[in-house]
Amino acid sequence: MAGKRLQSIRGIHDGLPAEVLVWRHIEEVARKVFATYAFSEVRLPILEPTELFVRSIGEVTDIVSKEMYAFTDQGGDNICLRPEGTAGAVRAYLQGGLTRAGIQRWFYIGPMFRRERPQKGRLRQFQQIGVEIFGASGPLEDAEVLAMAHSFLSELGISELNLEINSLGCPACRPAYRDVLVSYLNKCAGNLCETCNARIDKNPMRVLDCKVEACQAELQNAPEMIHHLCTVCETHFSGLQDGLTALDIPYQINARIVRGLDYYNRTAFEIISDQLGAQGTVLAGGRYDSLIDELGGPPTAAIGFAAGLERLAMLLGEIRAAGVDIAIVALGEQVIPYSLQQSALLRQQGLSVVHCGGGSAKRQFKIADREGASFVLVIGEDEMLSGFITLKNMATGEQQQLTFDQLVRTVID
RNA sequence: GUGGAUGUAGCUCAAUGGUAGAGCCCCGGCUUGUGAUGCCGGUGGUUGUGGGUUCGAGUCCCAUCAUCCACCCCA
Repeated sequence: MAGKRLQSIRGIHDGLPAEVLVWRHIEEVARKVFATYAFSEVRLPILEPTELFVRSIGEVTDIVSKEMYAFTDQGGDNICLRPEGTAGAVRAYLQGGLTRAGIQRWFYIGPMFRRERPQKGRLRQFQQIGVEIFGASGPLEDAEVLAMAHSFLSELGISELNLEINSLGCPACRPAYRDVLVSYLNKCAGNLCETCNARIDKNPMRVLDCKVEACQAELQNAPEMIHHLCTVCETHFSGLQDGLTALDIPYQINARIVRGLDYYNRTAFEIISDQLGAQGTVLAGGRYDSLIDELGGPPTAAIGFAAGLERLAMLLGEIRAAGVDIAIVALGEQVIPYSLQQSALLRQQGLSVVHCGGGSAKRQFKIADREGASFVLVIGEDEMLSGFITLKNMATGEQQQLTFDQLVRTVID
């Protein structure tokens, strides 16, 4: 590393060819699987009014209060780089006048921005594959959304994942549970860590997923939301489980899954890998039936999830790049124009072609080899004058004289 | 925002405070139109940056930047 270098911003990484190959594979699988569930792709703005996230995620959350790239533009408007996709999707759904257009099933793929301290699987600019359904309220849809997430990940060939589900209740039953929980927590407050104590009043449910061992020991017998659900929520939760069972999707109930945001209700879920260290959540989501209402729309049920593209990529490892179909070896200055013409003709046939740039035969063959060429087209004066083409199969070493049409057929096979 | 580890060639890494090296990669050669193996040679570094201690610093100290890991938070 010599001298001062122009560097990318901290926590913002380049997608170089090897990595993009993996991303594209993931995206292709997502598009394919989501299409089978009749989801449509949407492309939403990266810049949004800051107000959107203040109102949806909440001003007191870490994301909004310390992690957003927010600024005032030249016109004095408060705008920010989106830290997540759901709020923008809801905004677009309302702005697009789709509230009476029936159930909307959307997905999107794109960058999100949070100014956090970078870590394994946590970048300041990262990509999410997100999914939202607007206008479907039943447990059946929850089960199908989870089934879609499940088949997406298994189609990618990622195993060793755990699906954990929970119910967060609803405005009808959560307040009562909250009181029960707070009184439990207050009883053992002396044995809980500082952050837990601070949360007892602010956000008691967050105490449940504290990582401090002493706290977890103390919380062994803490009351759990799933045992305090109202009838409607309980029916919904068992409906979800029936659906998962019918679809043969393995899951575990984890009563400690919580959400920091108030608009979440009922179903919450995470798919976790134990191979990614502390940032092991590969996909997470839940139901948010009150958000659309809160953002000024008609009361509309909604559920969604988001998966981290980079985290998925880490689980997949490298993908070998496909080599080119043909490398052109041109021998002698006088055949260069002819060799360029041949390259162009082959490309018109849809083949991928690299011209090795002339020079010694050895040099050009080395280039052909490094490009992973399946075949080499040798063009010298003999070939140019005879109209025949010398084609070498790089895997077998076999070499033959062919016409252009024969060549194209050979390579395509 | 807090804590810890690490920054030496394009990459992976060496170098008791005393002349900065290896392997891989890259480039060229081993007789004129044939690669992936072999042999020979070559390019490439103000040791992240800026200060300090010392006769002398890649090595010790301070600061700064970046990366990694964890906390926090979260996909």
